[in-house]
Amino acid sequence: MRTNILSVALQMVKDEGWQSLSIRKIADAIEYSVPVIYDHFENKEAILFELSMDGFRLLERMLEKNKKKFPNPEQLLKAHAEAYWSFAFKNPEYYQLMYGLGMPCSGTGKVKPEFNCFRGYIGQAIEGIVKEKKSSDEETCFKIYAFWSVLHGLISIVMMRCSDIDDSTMNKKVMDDTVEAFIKNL
Amino acid sequence: MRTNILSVALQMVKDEGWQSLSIRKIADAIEYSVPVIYDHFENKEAILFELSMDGFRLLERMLEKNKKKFPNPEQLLKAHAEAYWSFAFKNPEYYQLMYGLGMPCSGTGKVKPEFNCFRGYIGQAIEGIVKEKKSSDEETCFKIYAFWSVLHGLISIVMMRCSDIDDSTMNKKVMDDTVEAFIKNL
DNA sequence: TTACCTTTGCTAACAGTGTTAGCTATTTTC
DNA sequence: GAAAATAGCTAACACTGTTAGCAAAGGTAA
Repeated sequence: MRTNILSVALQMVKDEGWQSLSIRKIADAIEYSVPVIYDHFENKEAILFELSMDGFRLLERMLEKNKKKFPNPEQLLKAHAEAYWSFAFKNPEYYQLMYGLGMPCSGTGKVKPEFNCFRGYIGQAIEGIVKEKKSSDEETCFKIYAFWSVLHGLISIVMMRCSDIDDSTMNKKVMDDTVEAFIKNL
Repeated sequence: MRTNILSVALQMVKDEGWQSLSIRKIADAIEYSVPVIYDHFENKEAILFELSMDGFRLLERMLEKNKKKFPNPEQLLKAHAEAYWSFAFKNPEYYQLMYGLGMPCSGTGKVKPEFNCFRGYIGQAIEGIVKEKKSSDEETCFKIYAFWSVLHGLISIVMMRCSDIDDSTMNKKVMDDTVEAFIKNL
C-alpha cells in the first residue's frame, strides 16, 4: 500500500509535474478514499520526502557502481560528474525534489548528511587526487564544495531554463570543459 | 494601487515566506476585496513575475555601480561576484523567486535575457580579462557559464541548507577562494 | 452463539487556496 | 436629467490539505 502510494505519486509527477500532484488524485489512482493515505503518511510533505529519499538512493547506486569501476580517482571524479549530470536530466522530477528546484521543497534542510550522498562521493575522489599534493583539510573541503557547486549550478540554470544556450549538447560541453579545467588545477 | 499590491506582497513574503502568500491576504492588507487585485494583475503568477523583475532590476543597479567603480576587469569581476553573493543573502526572497529556489517558480523560462542580467555583466568582465589571451568565443562563453554556475550553485546549496558547513563566513570563503582560482586560470 | 474489540475503509466536513460571474453604487459624460 | 462608464463588492465554483466520526467486517474470548 505504502509503496503503491509512492509509485503512483511518482508516476503522476513524471506525467504532469509536481504542481499537479494532490492527495485526492493519488487516492483516485490507488482506488481508495483520501484518509487511507493519511494512515500511511503523516502528510503530503512526508510523501514528497520519501520520494526524495528514493532519488538519493537511486543516485547513490550509480555512484557506487562508479566506485567499483574506476580505481583511478581522477577517472572516478569524471565518472561521478557524468553520473550526476545524467541522473539530473534523466530524472528531473527527482532532482528538482531533492534540491528544491522550482517547487516548494520538502526535504531540503531535513535530509540527513548520509542521504545527501553526492558530497561524500566526490569528496572521496577529490581526496584521492590531492592526497600527495600537500593541501590542508580546509582547502580540500573548499574544493569539494566548489566542484559540487559548479555542477549543481549549471544543472539548475539549464533545468530552470535560465541558460540561453539552446543546444543541450553544448550545455553538457560546458560541464565537461569545466570539470576538465577543475581537475587540471587541483 | 498596482505598486501598493506589489509592496504589500513583498512585505508579506519577507515576513512569512512565499508559501504563505495568498491573494486574499493581499486583499486584506490593502483593504480591498479580492477581485480588485485581478483588475491589476492577470493572476497570482503575474504578481510573482513582476516582483522577480524588481529583483533583477535591484541586482542590476548594484552591478551597474560596480561597472562605474572598477575599470579594471579583474577587480570588476570580483566585485560582481561579491555583489551577487551579497544580493542573494540580503534578499533571499528575491533570489529564490528569480531562480525558482524552493518555490513554484513564476518567472524562470519566461524572463527575457535582458532582464536576466547577471550573465551579461560577468560576461563583459570576463571578456575584458581574456581579451588579450587568444581564446575563442565559444571558450569564453563556456567560462562565463562556469563562473555563473559556481556562484549560483554555491548560493543554492547554502540557501537550501544542503551544505554541512555551518559557519556562514566559511561558505563565503569557499566562494572567495573559488573566484580567486577561477580568475587565475582564465 | 454471543459479546467485544480491532482493523479497514468511508463519508462529510473544515479551512484554506486561485479565480470569476454578476451585481450594486458612484462618478463621468452628453 | 439620462446614459454610459467606472469602482468595488458579494457570492460562488472548483480546487487544495487535513481530520473527526461513523459503519462494516474480521478475529477472539466467554
